[in-house]
Amino acid sequence: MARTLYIGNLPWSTKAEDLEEAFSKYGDVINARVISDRETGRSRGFGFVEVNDEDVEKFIAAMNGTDLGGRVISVNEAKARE
DNA sequence: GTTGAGCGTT
Repeated sequence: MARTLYIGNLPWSTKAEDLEEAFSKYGDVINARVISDRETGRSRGFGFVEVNDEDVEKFIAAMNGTDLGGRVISVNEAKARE
């Protein structure tokens, strides 16, 4: 029912709510998360956005290579973490 | 007060 998108090349200042806001313009965002370093708490510059299965390709086409927070981001389907 | 390829926590 839901797939996870990998968002790379994010600015250090990007937060989870920034991802959610940006992706919400093109569809429903189930969950958004930015990965930060556990030791330092600083952003690692990439994150994950959980969206509906039917919207995955639409999100990639709409958001991949676009500008977010001053950087051109890369959007791909994330690997399964299991 | 930094950095820049890569795939994350409950």
